[in-house]
Amino acid sequence: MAYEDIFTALADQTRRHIFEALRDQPQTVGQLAEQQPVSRPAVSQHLKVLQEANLVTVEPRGNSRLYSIRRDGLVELRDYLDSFWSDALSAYSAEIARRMKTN
Amino acid sequence: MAYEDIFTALADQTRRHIFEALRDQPQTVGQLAEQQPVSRPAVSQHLKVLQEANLVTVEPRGNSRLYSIRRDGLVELRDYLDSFWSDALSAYSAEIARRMKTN
DNA sequence: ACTCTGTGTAAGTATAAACTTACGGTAAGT
DNA sequence: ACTTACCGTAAGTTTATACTTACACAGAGT
Repeated sequence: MAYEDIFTALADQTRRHIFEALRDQPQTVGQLAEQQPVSRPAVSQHLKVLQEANLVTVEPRGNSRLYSIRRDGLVELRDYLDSFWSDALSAYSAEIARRMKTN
Repeated sequence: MAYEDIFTALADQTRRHIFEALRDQPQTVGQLAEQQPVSRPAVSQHLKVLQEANLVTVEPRGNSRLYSIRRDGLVELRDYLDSFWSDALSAYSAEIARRMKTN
C-alpha cells in the first residue's frame, strides 16, 4: 500500500482538483466544496480517500477541520517513477540542469 | 491530456502489472497475458489504454507485436509532482545528494 | 438549554470500467 | 490454398465507484 493508493486517489478528476486546491493553501471542507461542482459530502468522501493515500492531513480548527497536503505520499510515487529509468541518477542530473537553465 | 491519463492508466492493478512487466524487457501480448490472471483480449485492451497515455509503444515483429515502455508519459507525471514542492529545485538537489550516497 | 454552523457517515442510485466470449483479420508455415 | 498462430475489436455482463439525500454528532455562540 503506497503508490498503488496514490494512483487510485489521483485518478479521479474531482479528487485531483481538491488536492490541487490544497496545494495553494490549507483549506476547510466547506471552502473546498465551494470550488467544486459536487456536494459537500462528496468532498468529505474524497478527502477520506486522499487521507488514506497519505496525501492530506487534517487538523481540527475550532468548529471546522483544516486540510493540508502531505508530501509523504508523493515521495513514494516519485521513487516508483524512478524505477523506470535504468540510469535514474543521470536522468535526475539532466533534469536538474534543464531546470537551472529555464528558471 | 497528460498526467491525467497517466493516473487513470496506472490506477488499475492489472494495467500496472503489465506496465511493470514491460519495465524489465519488451514483450508481446501473448507473453504479457501469460503472466496475468486475465484473458488475452483484456491485456490488449489494457495495452490500448497504456498506449493512449503515452506509456507504451508498439512495433510489429513479424507475426506478433512487440510492446515497450515509453518514458515520455512518466516525464510529464514527474513534472506534475514537482509542482507540489514549493522549492522544487532544492528538493531535487537534496534527492540527488541522498541517492549519490546510498548508491 | 437551544440554535447554528461545520462536518462525517449511511444508504441508495447511476454511471463508468474491467472482464468475458465471440468474431474478424493479418502474417508465417506447410 | 489451407491451416495455424497471434492479435485487435465488438457486444454484453458484472463489478466498482462517484454521487446524491438524509441523518447524526461536535463545537461555538446566544
